[in-house]
Amino acid sequence: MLLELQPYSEKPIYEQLMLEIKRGIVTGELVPGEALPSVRMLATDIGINMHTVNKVYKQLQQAKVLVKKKNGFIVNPEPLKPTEDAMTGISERIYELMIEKALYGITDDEVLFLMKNVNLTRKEH
Amino acid sequence: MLLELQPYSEKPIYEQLMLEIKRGIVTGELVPGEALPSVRMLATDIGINMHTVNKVYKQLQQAKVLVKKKNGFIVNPEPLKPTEDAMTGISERIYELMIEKALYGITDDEVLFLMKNVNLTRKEH
Amino acid sequence: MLLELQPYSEKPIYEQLMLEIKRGIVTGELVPGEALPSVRMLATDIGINMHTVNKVYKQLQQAKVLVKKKNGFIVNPEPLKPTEDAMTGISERIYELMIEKALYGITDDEVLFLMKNVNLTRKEH
Amino acid sequence: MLLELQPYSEKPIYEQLMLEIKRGIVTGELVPGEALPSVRMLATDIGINMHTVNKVYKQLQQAKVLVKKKNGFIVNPEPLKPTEDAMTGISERIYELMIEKALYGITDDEVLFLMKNVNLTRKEH
DNA sequence: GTGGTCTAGACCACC
DNA sequence: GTGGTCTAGACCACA
Repeated sequence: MLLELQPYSEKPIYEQLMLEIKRGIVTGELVPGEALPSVRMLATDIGINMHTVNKVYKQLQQAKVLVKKKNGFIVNPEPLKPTEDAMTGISERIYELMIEKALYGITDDEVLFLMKNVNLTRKEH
Repeated sequence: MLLELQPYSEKPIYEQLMLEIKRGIVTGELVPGEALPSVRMLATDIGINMHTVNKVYKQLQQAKVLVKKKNGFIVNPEPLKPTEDAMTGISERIYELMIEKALYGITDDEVLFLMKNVNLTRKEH
Repeated sequence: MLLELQPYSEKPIYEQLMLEIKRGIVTGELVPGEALPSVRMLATDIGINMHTVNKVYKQLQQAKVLVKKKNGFIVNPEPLKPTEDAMTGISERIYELMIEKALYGITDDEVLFLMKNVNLTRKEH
Repeated sequence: MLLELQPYSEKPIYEQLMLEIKRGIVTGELVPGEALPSVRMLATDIGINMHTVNKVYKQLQQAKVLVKKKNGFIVNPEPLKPTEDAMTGISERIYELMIEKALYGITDDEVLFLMKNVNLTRKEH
């Protein structure tokens, strides 16, 4: 999986990386059971600190997105069930989205259009 | 308008307050043209610092949600049009939402259900 | 001279009033030597505080725009020569204008166009 | 970039600083993409409080003059387009300038002369 | 009374 | 090291 971070963006690197890995899984660039690069490898590969990669892997393990094996992390081979934390996060996003939508008078159709047209292969986010 | 903040949340107080005011406008608890409580009043009312409230009012003024008059702030009497910045933020939210949705195998219908059933009077967010 | 202030605008009333009087002189609504309404009259007329009117008259007297007579203020019957203060203020405005112009890449022609098309009879300012 | 503020001016420090930074960009003392001094560094350097510098950087970021990266602020590498707010401000300045000009009988040529001869390296403003 | 500005000092997140 | 947030308290302009 190729991933590109924007090192000078305003978004924290660890958030970018976490989102990128999730994106990779969703698009199939990372398949269930597939091994992730080692912390050290990935860190040097994309030129960030080991601690940052470590933090991301740990958090994704905590979210059951990754599973820790003896020799590193793999993508969880089991299909993910929405955890309570995940649902809370999603509800939170939707809650705020609905407020912004209503505040600016954006229509349902416009939101649906945006949802249907999300481009997961492009990374300008 | 009654509002409650969660002082120990990881979300900054000022963001919570900003969202609460937007929520108030969307639900009609705050009507266009209505005066907001003074910076200092609201601050002591909800037990936070004046500067924090000030920051919120200023940012909402910048976003054209509030309008500053000589004697305080009022809700913008004009309906809001989505600014470019607002749309960027909304697209960003949708992008991340779609990734989480796909990652946890949540269906379109479930998302739509959550969107239709957002409870704007509930404040647990 | 008819003058309208925007009592709830963000611009201080005394500045609005001062500018309005200057505008009246420039457009000829107020002619040199003409008596201005008494402080008390003007204040009740436009519904503002006497102190505010007083402050404006005093400052305009200081700037030699108005002249104090026994029975009140009149528009200076002598044509105004640019005072040092006036020139300083004007230079200051031009200085800032030129910076904004250069910063946003606005052309000379656009600025000249705006200057030629200032509408002094309209008061939306 | 050297800059001097006038602590006893009636113009707020943060406005002076904001103008100075814009001036720096316009004159080329600050080039697109260049990093600005850190908030705290600049503050101690010019003897003002950190929060005042912070406010300036934030407002300039909002105006797209500066861009925030993870490790600080840089001058926006992209050329600026005049925003609606910027144009409103410029029109306002021109409106008042035209009134002062007419009031003091200053000629078009004199104004043009002043505009052509603004000294952006001089800081007595 | 209102908001605006400025200072001082604290703690936190990110890298 | 960087900026972000929050608090506390002061003084000022405007009406």
